[in-house]
Amino acid sequence: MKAAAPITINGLKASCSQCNLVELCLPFGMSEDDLNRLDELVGARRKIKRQHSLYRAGDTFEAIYAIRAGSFKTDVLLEDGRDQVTGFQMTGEILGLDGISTESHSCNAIALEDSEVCVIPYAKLEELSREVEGLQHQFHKVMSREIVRDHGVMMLLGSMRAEERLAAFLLNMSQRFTARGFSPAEFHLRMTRDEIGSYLGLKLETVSRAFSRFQEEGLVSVQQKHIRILDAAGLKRLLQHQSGSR
Amino acid sequence: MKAAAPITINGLKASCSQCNLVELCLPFGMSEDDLNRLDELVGARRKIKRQHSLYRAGDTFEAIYAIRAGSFKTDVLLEDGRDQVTGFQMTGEILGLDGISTESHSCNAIALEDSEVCVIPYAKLEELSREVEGLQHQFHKVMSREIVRDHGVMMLLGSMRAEERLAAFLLNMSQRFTARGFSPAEFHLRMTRDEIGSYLGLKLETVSRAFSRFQEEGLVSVQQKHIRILDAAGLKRLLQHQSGSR
DNA sequence: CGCTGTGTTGAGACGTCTCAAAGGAAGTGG
DNA sequence: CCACTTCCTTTGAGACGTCTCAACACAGCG
Repeated sequence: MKAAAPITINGLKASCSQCNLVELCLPFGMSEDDLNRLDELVGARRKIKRQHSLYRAGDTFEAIYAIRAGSFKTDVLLEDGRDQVTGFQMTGEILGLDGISTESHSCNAIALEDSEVCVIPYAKLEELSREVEGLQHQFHKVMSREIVRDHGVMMLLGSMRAEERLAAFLLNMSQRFTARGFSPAEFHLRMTRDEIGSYLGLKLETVSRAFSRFQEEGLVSVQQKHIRILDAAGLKRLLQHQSGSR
Repeated sequence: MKAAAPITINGLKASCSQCNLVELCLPFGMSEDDLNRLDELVGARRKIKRQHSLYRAGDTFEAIYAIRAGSFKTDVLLEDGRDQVTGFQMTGEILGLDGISTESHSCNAIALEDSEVCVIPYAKLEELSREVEGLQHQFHKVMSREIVRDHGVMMLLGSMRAEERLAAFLLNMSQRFTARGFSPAEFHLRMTRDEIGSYLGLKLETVSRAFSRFQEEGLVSVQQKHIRILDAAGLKRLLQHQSGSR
């Protein structure tokens, strides 16, 4: 992990009303009028270089962030040095919600590639969402979605075996790429095997072996970080036939 | 699991301003004035008998619930029949936040003992929190806290071994009992070994063995569901000395 | 071109699961 | 209140999956 965080503030003010990520992002489902008011809210954009952090555990919480370009991981650290990736975030997704509870962040958000986020000052968000019902509602949905997502991960970590976890991960990535207009079957992972492993509660070797196994069985074609899903149905079958485990 | 849900609606209207759980519940930190307005919001109380559900996955989302007495578990079901406990909730804690995102619940909430909740109609909550800044802020904190808590569980499931998980679980329970004015060292678990195991991603036998081991080592005294913590520092040490694992 | 970070593969160790049996607690109905 | 059933818990022995350690291959980058 690299040191602090050389941050570039981009003079450009973000504009939700003109952003092509609306359907994926906080403004989803809001009316035209409401959308225009959102533009008041969103502050400057901020560029984050690969491997640098958007915020770190312990930082004072001041804003949440919408990913405009690129991707991130979030991870938490235990006192003894162990750490775990708690999520991977893609364009349109919101970062920083963990900070609201204690007014300081509880995890690190690190860019997996050169990225750009829209800064949404939290005080302003609360203020505006008292006036704009649609915004309030969407914001609550975003938080709730995060909770539901986390439950899914808990399910995965608590009751699936290695290959099931990886299959679930790949299908999830595929679905999220699809939602962003990319191919459901072919994509480029931005994270390392180690990061995937940390997220899935596995060692990198186990992830690697599972990839190899999927390849042998003709489910996917793997070339480093480039993934092609050859048999999505087969991957789904892996998940449903409860392959034993806990 | 028992059938549907024989629910008793209690005529008593709940009153936050007079409830002794304020410091643990949604109203925490709100002003006297704000608190009085909260009383408009909270609907009737509802009693749920042991083993019966407050809501089930798929139910239309209409309200969130504050636990007034008793305790609950939440669990999610996978298509193949596997299920996993995603959390245990005690008095003052909020249930149902998962429902906001899709307007229908994504997990089951089941009473571990005869319990009572305050029903907080969600539409009203949104409405009132547009007027009462303190309420809005607290509600957001509650949701955020849930996200942070989930990350902790992911950490536990992804990177701890059996005994560490159980130690973390016991310390967490102890801390929550303490916050409710009970002894930090002696308490009664409401859930079975199987439910603990499901929550911790372990089989019930493994949970049982870990309990026995703790007892042998003089860390706790276990008699069925009655737990006495004899060496809290020892349990904490278990967590920090990274005992290997993933 | 060599360096460094990343990914693959193998063999053995270790932790948790599975299956099985039995004891104990709690609840039910006579 | 006791006998009965049922559920819950404990414990053991062996199976199985993932981890650990180690060596090597490969890609990207200066």
